Amino acid sequence: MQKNVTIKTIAEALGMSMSGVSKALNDYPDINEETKKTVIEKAIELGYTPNLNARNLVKNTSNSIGLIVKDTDTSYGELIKDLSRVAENNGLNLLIADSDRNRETEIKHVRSMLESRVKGIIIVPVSGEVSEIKKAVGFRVPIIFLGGWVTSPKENVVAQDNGCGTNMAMDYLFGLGHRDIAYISDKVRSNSNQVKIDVYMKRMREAGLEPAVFIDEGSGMVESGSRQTERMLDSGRRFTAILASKDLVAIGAMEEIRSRDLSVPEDISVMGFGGTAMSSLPMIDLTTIAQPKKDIAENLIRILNAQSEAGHDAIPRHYFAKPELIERKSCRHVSA
Amino acid sequence: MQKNVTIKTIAEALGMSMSGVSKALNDYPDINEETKKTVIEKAIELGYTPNLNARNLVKNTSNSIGLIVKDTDTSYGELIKDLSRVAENNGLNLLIADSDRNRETEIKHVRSMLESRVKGIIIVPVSGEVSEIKKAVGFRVPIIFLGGWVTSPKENVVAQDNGCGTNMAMDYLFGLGHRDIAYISDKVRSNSNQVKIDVYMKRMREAGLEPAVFIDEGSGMVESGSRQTERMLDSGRRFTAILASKDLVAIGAMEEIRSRDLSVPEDISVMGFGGTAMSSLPMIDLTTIAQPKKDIAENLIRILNAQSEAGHDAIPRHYFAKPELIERKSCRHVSA
DNA sequence: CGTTTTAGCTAAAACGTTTTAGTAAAAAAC
DNA sequence: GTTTTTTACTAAAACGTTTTAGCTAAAACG
Repeated sequence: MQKNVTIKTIAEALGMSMSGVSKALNDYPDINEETKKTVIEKAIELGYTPNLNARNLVKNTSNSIGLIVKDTDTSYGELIKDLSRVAENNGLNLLIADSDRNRETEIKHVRSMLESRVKGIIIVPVSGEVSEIKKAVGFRVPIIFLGGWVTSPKENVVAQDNGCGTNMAMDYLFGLGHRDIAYISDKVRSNSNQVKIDVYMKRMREAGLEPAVFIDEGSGMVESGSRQTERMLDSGRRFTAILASKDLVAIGAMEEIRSRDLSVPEDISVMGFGGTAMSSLPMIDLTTIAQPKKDIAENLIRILNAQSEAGHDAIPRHYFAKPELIERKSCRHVSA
Repeated sequence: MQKNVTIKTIAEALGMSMSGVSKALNDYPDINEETKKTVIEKAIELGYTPNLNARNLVKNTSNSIGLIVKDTDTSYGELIKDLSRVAENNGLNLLIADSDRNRETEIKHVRSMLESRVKGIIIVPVSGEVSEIKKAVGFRVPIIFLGGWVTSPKENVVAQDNGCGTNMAMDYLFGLGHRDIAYISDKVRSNSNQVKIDVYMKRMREAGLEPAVFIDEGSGMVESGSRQTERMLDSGRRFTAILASKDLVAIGAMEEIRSRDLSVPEDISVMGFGGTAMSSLPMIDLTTIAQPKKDIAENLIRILNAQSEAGHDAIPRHYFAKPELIERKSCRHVSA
């Protein structure tokens, strides 16, 4: 292990002071342009790599943010790519952890990130009860809750605008002539799902139609979709369309429909929420209300930066991203 | 912004020295048990959070490792969950970046991680030509290449044992009575794909059969699968099974087969590689050679730790994980 | 020519830890 | 009752930066 190349190494090689080198590398105005050039050349020659630990320590700043997700495989997990890009553009590193839907692990990750002195924490909480998380964080860094779990106006929240999304879905289905639309859902645990249900019911009633909500008690999403579609098909009422709470639930619904020798979309149209990678697969080809990942990523970083500068008495910020309807092959005009 | 609680704060509150507090918190043997208790209590009371920047600086260590993937959405992206867990168990943080299949971005991330003084870097390189990466890293930290791109024995490599995986697949298909098996692939860019082709050919020839390899020039995997299946179906020879280079390629194949009113697996059996989340969806239900993610994650960290201790003249390490066959519904006995 | 300004540096403190060497008091050994 | 050992600490240096204040020499000014 050869000796680390530090500012001191450069300073000695050039016979100048450490502060001079530091200022040169950081492009201070009170350093001669010639000197800067020399210093930078020497730095490259020696293979100098700044030590951010040291810099962050003295500047009391941070160049990393923490992201804690419930499950790297879900729709919010797909956000990693976009968030990584936005973070990079802002000179930030992404520290990622998976809470595995476990509160204890979640808190452990929060503490560990605080020790690493992250600039802020973005978290898809395991549940809407976040007082423990808040307590662990104290007022050390800003924390942003991602997704529909946290609704308190006192917290920073970024989520998809599910009210808007549901309205888009209903407009679309009504536009295709559907009137017998069922809402199918896995276990309702988050506010986002409740909002979807509420808007669905409202729209149905406004159109003079009887809402029909089928909610599963299980949390396996595909299975929930299948099970509730089964109930729906056996309910006596003839439905022409299904709005599912999530893409995976929609996939379960499609599966059940097809297993009865019915066809999607000929017999029944199916819509999902999420715009996950799976929804785009050929055999699935699901029309869905997609999460605007890029928009969400940008606003997460924006709010984090803002709150970070504002300090701990900052006014909480909220951002609800407008989703996007991706039209594929799982919906069609209701047959006359 | 109230003053940071540091070791000094605790020391002053307790009227003892900073070194005493530090030792107490780190459970040094030369501190009285009573004192330790008092110190720890005070630390909790004051809400002390150790500053890892400072610790890492003085100890010249690191508690984080970098992971750079080509694409968070692919099979190696699904590894994040497992890697995150293993890292946590080893007291390590995961710094994640997405190179977006771009060499320049990749190098940028490498540099940035070095500045953050990661303990080591795990990278799924954009291409097999890694001299630029090696140059950027120098001998500062160990670097492990993940996936089938890098084959040099001079590098640390962790990958799936694709030779073994292909043998498993061929055994399975032969066992089902298939003799007309086609190999279908997207553009061959990595060694892993080449190995699969080689083993496939070898096994076919050993069985006295004519190999049939269909390789696409495009890189969109689903489309490649469809396109080459089309070629296969139009080739004149009647195939009963397809071995696809990746799950997504297999999905493309299934799509094409079904679009011709043929059935999977009744008319043609299809197998993939990857064991991705998508392969388990009901409409797909693909029999596949799955990446042993947990095994890979564990060995990545193990090798990283070993190389980190060994220093830069360590002997390169290689680990090829034995894949696992997941039997689903896309293959069946060849009809007599 | 004496004074002020400016350009271009340097010295030293600070950030929050860990660790090495040392020390005082108490306990044990002889 | 002196010496040795052990216990339980403390003081200070070190890690690699940044930054504040200060300094010198040259330039500009009158």
